[in-house]
Amino acid sequence: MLRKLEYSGPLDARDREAVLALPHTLKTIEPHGYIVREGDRPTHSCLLRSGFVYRHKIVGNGARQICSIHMSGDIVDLQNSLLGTADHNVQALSRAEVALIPREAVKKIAFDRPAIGLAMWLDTLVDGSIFREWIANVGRRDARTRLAHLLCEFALRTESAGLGRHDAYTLPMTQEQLADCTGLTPVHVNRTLRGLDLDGVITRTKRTVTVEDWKRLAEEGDFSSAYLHLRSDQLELVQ
Amino acid sequence: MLRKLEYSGPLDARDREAVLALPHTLKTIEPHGYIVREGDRPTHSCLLRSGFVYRHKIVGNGARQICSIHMSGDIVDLQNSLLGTADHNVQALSRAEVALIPREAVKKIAFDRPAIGLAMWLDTLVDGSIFREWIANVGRRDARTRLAHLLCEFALRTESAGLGRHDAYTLPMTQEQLADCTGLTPVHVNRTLRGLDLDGVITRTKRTVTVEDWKRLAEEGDFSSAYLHLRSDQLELVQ
DNA sequence: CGAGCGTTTGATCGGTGTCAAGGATCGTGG
DNA sequence: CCACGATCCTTGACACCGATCAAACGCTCG
Repeated sequence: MLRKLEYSGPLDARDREAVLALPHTLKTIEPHGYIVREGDRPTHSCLLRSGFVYRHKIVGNGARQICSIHMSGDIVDLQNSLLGTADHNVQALSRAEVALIPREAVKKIAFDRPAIGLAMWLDTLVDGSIFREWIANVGRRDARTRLAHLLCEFALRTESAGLGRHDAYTLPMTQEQLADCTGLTPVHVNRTLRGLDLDGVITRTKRTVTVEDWKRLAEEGDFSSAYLHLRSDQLELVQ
Repeated sequence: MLRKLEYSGPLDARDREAVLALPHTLKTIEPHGYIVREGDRPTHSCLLRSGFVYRHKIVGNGARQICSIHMSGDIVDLQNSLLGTADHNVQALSRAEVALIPREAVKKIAFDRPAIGLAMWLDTLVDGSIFREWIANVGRRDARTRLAHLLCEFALRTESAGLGRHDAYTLPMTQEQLADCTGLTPVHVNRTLRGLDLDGVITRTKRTVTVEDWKRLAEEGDFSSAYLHLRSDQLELVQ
């Protein structure tokens, strides 16, 4: 059950048992349900077993900025639980099943079993890498490039998580949420997405994105997958 | 020498010896000198002993986005060295002295001495928290608010690192670099800073920022220090 | 004293935001 | 199965923040 997570790092021997033996509570969160609120002092970390969740902050003028999206298999919330007070919100995008693990158990396994500890540490470093790319995306790219970039990221992450294909995947987000990922307004996201569609780069139907021309989308999105730090066998899927 | 770093976490017993015994090489980097280039495969992590460095990315149209600033005492580059291929550049802002530590030694100490490992892990989590705040800053705040926020962050980090006072500190950055932190243009940074100055919120002389009205600056910058995860005794400095 | 870099200022342009309204779609309950 | 309300998407007109272009000014260092 939890093992896919560990696969993202190097494979381990009987470390798996230890992972499987972790104490945890399963929980289902409805869409829009909160997993953590800013200011909470969470006592559990959580592993996402299915569904999508996002982290976000609300700034002074009431605007919302989404800082990351997580999909099945991701560890969410080492951040908040290890640091004490939550500095952001974590909310479900779709219905999501999570496994809650006490923070003490997380700390313990990390140091009892170095291979697991390292894998978790690397996971937080990859998270950081994605944050940096988002800073650059929001700070220095125009609307069309930003959105194309975001679509590329989702494509690769979806595929590498085994949730779909990079050239046709489910994106359970409204345009308003895409706007909050990219620092744009919903109206402008709409126009920009429409532009990509009209130009034959993608097509959209409901919650599905089909990439008509991956090479072009990656170019338009100024996208290079290096920052995702995927393993080489996950990368060869694309091109 | 390296111990200030560990102070940012809980205090430790003879873990200190282990830290002090870490193999390392000292190096001085001139302003604008690179510590890591995107695409490198660094083999050492580095601890900043003095000076300032910044991480940045160059996007497709040639624009640069700075994703973080580091000051004396920070660990830079766990990121790049542990992850394999560097996904961003690290460059010196001012003359900087760094201690280079082999990645294997970092891994080893992290797991041999859990208290140190945890401290380093927490450090990467705090980095992540700052990245998230920057995403929100660049994505959802207007120019004046962004800059005020950035000035507040530097103020508190400078003071908590023991490098100066929060209400009057050295900021060794050009307006162009501030622009690259905030996703603005140098021209607009100039006008905006000037606005804050004219309104009596700050005054600037060369490389020194004096905060005339901290409360006001924090308000204008929509600033709350929670995301820095400072210890309470570091926080009481500022009200 | 001159070169180079950073700062300052003005004029103008354009990408996104804002406001507003209509149209689609979906889930729910009758 | 249909009606309804809510949510989301789409489109248009217009405003504005910040970008761009250009030039002058002021340090600092050789």
